[in-house]
Amino acid sequence: MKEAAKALPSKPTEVSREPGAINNRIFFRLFQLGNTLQRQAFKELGISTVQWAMLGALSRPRAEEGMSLADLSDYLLVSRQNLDGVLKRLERDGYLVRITDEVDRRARIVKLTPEGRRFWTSLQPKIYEFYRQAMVQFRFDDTVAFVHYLNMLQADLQDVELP
Amino acid sequence: MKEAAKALPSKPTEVSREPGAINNRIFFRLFQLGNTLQRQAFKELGISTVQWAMLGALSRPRAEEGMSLADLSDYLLVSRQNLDGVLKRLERDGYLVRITDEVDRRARIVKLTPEGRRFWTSLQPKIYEFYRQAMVQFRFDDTVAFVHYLNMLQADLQDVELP
DNA sequence: AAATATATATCAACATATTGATGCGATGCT
DNA sequence: AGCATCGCATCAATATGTTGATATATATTT
Repeated sequence: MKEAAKALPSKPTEVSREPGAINNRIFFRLFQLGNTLQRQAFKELGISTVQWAMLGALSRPRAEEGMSLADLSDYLLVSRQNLDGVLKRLERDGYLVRITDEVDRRARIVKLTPEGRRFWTSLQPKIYEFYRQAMVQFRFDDTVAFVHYLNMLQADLQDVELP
Repeated sequence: MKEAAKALPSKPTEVSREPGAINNRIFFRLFQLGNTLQRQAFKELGISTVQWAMLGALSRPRAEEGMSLADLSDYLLVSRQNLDGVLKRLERDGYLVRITDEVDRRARIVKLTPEGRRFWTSLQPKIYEFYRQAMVQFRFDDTVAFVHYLNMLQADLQDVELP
């Protein structure tokens, strides 16, 4: 993939002071970032972004007893059908299992296997380095502001409803 | 798609002051935003994000004479093969054409058709309203800072290379 | 007990995205 | 003229993502 994006303005003062122009750039850049993140994650970490998010979700202490499919879908914000496909591949690779919930036998609980936990643990140094290189220009205050903006956008983006 | 993301912290002071934790949230949120943007764009605007980016690219004054496939691929940061698929569908819908370059007959130039320009023009009010709702919490200074952070990340993310 | 609701699995159709590869026509170089 | 290179089209395999729909097992309500 050739590197053309660097030719675009990279300093605030270079951006047109027209809201429409900035919004165009914001959403265009989000589109590009989604693809670039997906590609770089797969190339450098060997996992896709949804696998990354899923393994991350399941490795949290609060998910030690696993997560229901409904909760996982809600957490990741992907459809049930898509979730099934991703789960199947991670099951195939031995990283997680689906277990029938003992309380509600309709529900399925997804848990990391010991192999899955080992895999996740082995990824940590790589993920740390990935962050270090990707965020090299960000100071701590920048990361705080950045995640704040991302959260703000996510909250309202999903509620967008045109007439 | 149920709305669970709102349960997540949305204020800077609520984010752990641990760089790793913030980075986890930044990249997780980018993953979610990519999907949410794709879904909302299709649902509310009737076009996918790559179609949006492509139509936007081709409607710029500097692209009035069209863009080569190579330039379009570089600009959008998608593979040639993927570009071909997206172009085929937009050609099918009559929004653009591929023309042989008269200078280098190996090259193809992609241009919007009059129908494509009309379609793009008809989208503008919707896109404006999309931005207005999605960015409702952003003040002008926020948008400037935000696009600055997105540019910064894009620049370094594509250069990430793990040992 | 019967009806209704829920959680999940699965199907179908389609779109978007990647890498690696091959082939063809055109261009550039020797 | 011949050869190397280029720009693109296409193929193959795979993954991720959506909506709408159907089916099954289980839970809840009447």
